[in-house]
Amino acid sequence: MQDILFDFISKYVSLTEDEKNAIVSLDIFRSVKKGTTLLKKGQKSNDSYFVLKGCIRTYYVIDEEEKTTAFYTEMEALTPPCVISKTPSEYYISCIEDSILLVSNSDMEEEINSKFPKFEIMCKVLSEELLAKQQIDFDAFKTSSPEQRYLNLLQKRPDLIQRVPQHQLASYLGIKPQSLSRLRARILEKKS
Amino acid sequence: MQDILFDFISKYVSLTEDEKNAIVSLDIFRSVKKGTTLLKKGQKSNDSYFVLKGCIRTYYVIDEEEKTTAFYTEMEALTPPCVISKTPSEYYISCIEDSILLVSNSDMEEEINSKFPKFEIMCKVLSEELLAKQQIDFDAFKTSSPEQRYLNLLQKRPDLIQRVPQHQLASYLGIKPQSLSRLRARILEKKS
DNA sequence: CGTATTTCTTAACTTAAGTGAACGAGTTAT
DNA sequence: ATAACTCGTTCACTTAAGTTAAGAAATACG
Repeated sequence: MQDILFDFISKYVSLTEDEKNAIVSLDIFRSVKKGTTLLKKGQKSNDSYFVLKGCIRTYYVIDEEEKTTAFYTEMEALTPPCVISKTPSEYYISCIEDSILLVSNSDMEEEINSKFPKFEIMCKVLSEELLAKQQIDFDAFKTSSPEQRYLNLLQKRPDLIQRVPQHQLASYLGIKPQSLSRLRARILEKKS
Repeated sequence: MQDILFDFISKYVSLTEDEKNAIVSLDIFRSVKKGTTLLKKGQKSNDSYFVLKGCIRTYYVIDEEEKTTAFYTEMEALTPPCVISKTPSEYYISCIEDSILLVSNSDMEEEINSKFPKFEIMCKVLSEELLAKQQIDFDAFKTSSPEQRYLNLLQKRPDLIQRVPQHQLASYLGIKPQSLSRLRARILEKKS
C-alpha cells in the first residue's frame, strides 16, 4: 500500500531508503470506513489528505442541500483551503468508500521538510502543478454546458460515474439529479 | 509604480534595499497598450505576469467564439498553465486597458531564487494561497446560478463590472451577453 | 465631422434546467 | 418479513438561458 505513495513521490523526487523509512515511521496511514465525516463545516483543521485507495468528497450545505464540489480518488491530494487560511472550514469532507488515506498535518510536514529539503521542493512543484490543473478544470467548467461537462467527465474520469451516487455526481456537474437523469436519456436518444 | 510591487511582496517577506535593487535591475517592468495580445493559442511561453496597473484577461476561442475565463487587475499574478506544463497554450491573454505589467520568465525566477532563497519561500506560500483561493472561487461558481454569480461579483469585484465590456463579463459568468442584460433587468425589477 | 463598427439592450421564440410529485427498486432497520 | 428510507427515474409544469434578429447607443476612424 505504501508503494502507491512512493510511486507518486518518485514522479517528483527520488528518495533513499532512509528517507522512505522516516516517512513510514511517521505512521500517517489511516483506514477510514465508508460514510465517515473527516471534516465538518465550522471546524478548524491542519490536516491534508492523500488518497491511497478509495474516494473522498468535499461538499457544502447550502439551503439544507448538499452541493458536492470535488471527488478525490487514488493518487490525489487535498489540502482544504481552511488549512491554508487557518479559519474554520466552509465545507464538509466525507468518505464515500472504505478508504486508505494518508493524513498529514502542518507540523509533520514542517518536520519532514526540515529534515529533507527535497520535500519542500516537491511541495512547491506539486502546488504549482495543482494550481495549473485546477485552472484548466475551472476553465473547462465555465466554458461548457452541463451536457458537455458530463460527456467530458465520461472521457476523463469514467470510474467516477460508476462509483459515485448519481445525486452527488449531479451537483458536481452543477445541476439537479433529475436533470442528470434527463440529460443521460437525451444522450442515449441522440446515439440511436 | 515599483512601490506597488514591494507593497505586495512585503505581505510575504521583507526585503533589504539590496534585494529591492536586484529586482529593479532585472528591468522587468513593461508598459502595454490596450488591445495588445500577450499570448496566443498554440504559442509556447515562459512568461508570468503581475499586474501593477490596468487589467488583462485570459480567453479561449471555442467555435469561433471568445470565452473569457479570468480577469487580472492590480496586485494579481498569473502564471499560465502552459508555462508549468511546457506545452503550447490553450488560450489567449490580452490587455483590456493600458497597463503596466511585470513580466518575468522562468530563468529570471531561478536567478532570483538562487540569489535570495526568501523568494522560493514566497513563491511556495503564494502558490498555496492561490490554490486555496481558486478552489473557493471554483466552488462558488459551481454552487451558484448565473444570477447569484453576478450578485456575488457585484460584491467582491464591483470595479470589474465598470471597467470590463459586458460581453466579456457575460462569458466570465458562463452566459451570453443577452442573458446578462436580461438578468440585470430582472434584478432591477425585483428591487423596485 | 460623419460613417463604420462595436457594444448593449430588447423582443419573440426555442431549448434546457429547476420544481414538485409520484413510482419502483434496492437498502436498512426493527 | 415488513415497514421505513434512500436512490434513481419519469412526468408535467415553471423558469431561465440560448438563439436569432433588430435597433439604439457608444466608440473608433478616416
